Amino acid sequence: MSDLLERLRGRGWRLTSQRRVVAEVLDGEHVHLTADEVHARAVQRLPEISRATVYNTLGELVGLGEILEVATDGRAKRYDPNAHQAHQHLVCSGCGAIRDVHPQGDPLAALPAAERFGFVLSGAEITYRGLCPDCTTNAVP
Amino acid sequence: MSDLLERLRGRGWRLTSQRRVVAEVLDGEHVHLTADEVHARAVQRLPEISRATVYNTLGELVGLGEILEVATDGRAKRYDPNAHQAHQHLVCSGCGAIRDVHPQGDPLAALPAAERFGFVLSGAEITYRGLCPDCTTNAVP
DNA sequence: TGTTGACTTAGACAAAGTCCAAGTTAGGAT
DNA sequence: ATCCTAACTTGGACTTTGTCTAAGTCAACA
Ligand SMILES: [Mn+2]
Ligand SMILES: [Mn+2]
Ligand SMILES: [Zn+2]
Ligand SMILES: [Zn+2]
Repeated sequence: MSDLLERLRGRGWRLTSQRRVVAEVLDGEHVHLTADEVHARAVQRLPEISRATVYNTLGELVGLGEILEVATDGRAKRYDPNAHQAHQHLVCSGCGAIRDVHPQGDPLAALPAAERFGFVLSGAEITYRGLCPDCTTNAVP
Repeated sequence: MSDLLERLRGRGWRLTSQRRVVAEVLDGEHVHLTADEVHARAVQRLPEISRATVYNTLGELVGLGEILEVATDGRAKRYDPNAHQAHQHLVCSGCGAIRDVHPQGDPLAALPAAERFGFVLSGAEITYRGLCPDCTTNAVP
């Protein structure tokens, strides 16, 4: 985390308290917060931080490749600090919980040339859907 | 398409001109329109159709499994009439063009048990990213 | 300790989607 | 063929998510 702040300073960023707090909020594993969730948690530590600054900072971090934008549903985008290790997402259809997962093999290999329509492929995003242990236990009959 | 309208009547739907027009607009292959795009095309045929009715009808069709909701970006949801054949999506990072594609094999097979966190999997959505032939040709240097 | 351009802020604005009360109508009943 | 009514549609208010701007603040360098 402090290495992130170091990298940002190396890139000419001013290290403001607002940016520090956003970076702190985004620390951890399996973290996939919406912008408003980031704002809510940032306000705990820095009451006067504005929504605009949270959006600005998230957008800048995405541009620098330090965090990822994840769109697992049609709702708000989620922000993912796990940007330096390729991974996919497993989402619970019951409660919305999101886990980072690492499928085997190259996902692009499954798409035959005849199905590529002349596109030059650059990657693939996979959202696995299912029910988490909690939601499986408390499932509707 | 008229078979869709038959199925809907079989399910107790009133066949209104509005619903007929929405169904017509959603006919075809590689069709992935936003709600507002559906509305814009519906208005060509039925000028007084409202946005609310388009949203209502799309939601009902999704609930019945007759169309799919696709969220390939963080923008508006897209509606896909190709609901009766499993498929994935190939999206151009340049112009946003979307094609239906059919990868080989079972996408769930790539996720080892150790990476499933006790979830009961039900499916996977894959978005392949790349540049379409047009965008490859006119690429920035 | 000053200076200054980068940064932050509040609030207006926009896009996407939901909800409601009032008006209209498809389709079964007569 | 006409009537009746629950189902449907409508316009507009409202919500959520995100963008933009003008004015004020401050981190970093001198
Ligand atoms: Mn992740
Ligand atoms: Mn499709
Ligand atoms: Zn769950
Ligand atoms: Zn393209």
